[in-house]
Amino acid sequence: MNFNPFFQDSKTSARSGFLKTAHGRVQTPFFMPVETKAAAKFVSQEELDKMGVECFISNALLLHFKPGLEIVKKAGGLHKFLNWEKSIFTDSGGFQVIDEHFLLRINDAGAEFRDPFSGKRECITPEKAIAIQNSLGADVIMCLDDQPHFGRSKDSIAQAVKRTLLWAEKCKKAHSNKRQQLFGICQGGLHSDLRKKSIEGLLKIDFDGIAIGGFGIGEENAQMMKVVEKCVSLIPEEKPVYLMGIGSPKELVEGISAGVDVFDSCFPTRVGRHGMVFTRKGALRLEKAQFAKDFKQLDADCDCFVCRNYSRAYIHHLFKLKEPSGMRYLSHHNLHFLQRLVQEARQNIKENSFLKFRNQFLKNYSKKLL
RNA sequence: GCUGCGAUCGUCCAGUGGUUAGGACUCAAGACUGUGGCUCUUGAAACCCGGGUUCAAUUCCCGGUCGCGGCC
Repeated sequence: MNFNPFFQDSKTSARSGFLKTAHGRVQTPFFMPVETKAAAKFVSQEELDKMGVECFISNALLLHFKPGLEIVKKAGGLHKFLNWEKSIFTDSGGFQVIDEHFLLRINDAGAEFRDPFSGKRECITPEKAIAIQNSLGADVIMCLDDQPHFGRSKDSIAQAVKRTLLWAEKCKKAHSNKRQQLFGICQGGLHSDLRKKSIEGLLKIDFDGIAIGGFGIGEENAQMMKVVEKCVSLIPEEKPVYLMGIGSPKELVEGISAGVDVFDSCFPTRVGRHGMVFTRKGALRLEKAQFAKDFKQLDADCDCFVCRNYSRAYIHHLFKLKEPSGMRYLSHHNLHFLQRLVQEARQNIKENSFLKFRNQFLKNYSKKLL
């Protein structure tokens, strides 16, 4: 059994256990930092390891473009190439379907992308997406999916659900590296009936885990959570549930409460690079003048090396002068913050006090600035 | 003392005889979610002073003040 959520909170759908991969156990629920191009921007692998990260996600399509499969293979696989002994997920490139910079066109056969480095066109079929990921050697790989833009008509989303299922079947058939787990991806936007159809189709094909895709692209938070709850209720408890692309502090706590086991998002590092810092009382924009003489640490409860060494005023100053170390410090802190948050969530699930923990967190966490 | 050049948002620069005077940076507010890394959106903010020409001057002319340079 690869997944065992042996602690179940009695008052919510939150659960905790582990996901077993070829590179060890990852405690669930967990949040994966994003290493699209085999690097977390401004944060080293060593730092991730030290803050307790047990798994991150990289992007197979981008690595296929550069440095290319040959080089990763020569290095001895993705783990060896970037020097990480714990678990790795790869995404198929499905998310790049909504990026007009990459996507040229899409039909049932696959998605045609432009390689940004060579300028060449390349059609990524479901089979090819799997072959690329089989070759890279991550522990968990993702099906190629068709992600509709936010705000599309229900018909258009239904078509994406259909195509994603068609591709899921092809991915399952093509998957040949049995050391890797393969997750299917559910689409359907905010439509519960489409989500149901999508999940039922995936369950028939039988994947190692089910991902909820298509969120974090503009929909309202409360609506998303409703649909997530609905999705979780349709997935058998022995399947890990992965909410793709989601990663604000509030969404993590709410997602865990809804029964999600796995998250990933570039949100904490991107907003960190733009001067936003997570605290237990809410997110702050550190560039504001009010922080110029604020010599407190970023978050009163945080023990990361940034909080232990540098004040808000100092990092405010770094941002004002556009010193890159400001981006580095906030990227580190925000990732550390989320790791601590999910660690505490796991602990509270084990002690069956998750509901209290969740409510306390949501009460303290306000989007309003301090 | 003489002479040349210049004077426009907080800063650096455009520009114009006719009330939307433009940009960059700064400042202010917001955004960011399966990552193209100093990002994106929005907002605030200025024609040195006095006179003259003109229907109309930030713009042209004269003088003043200030700044920079040259000459004595």
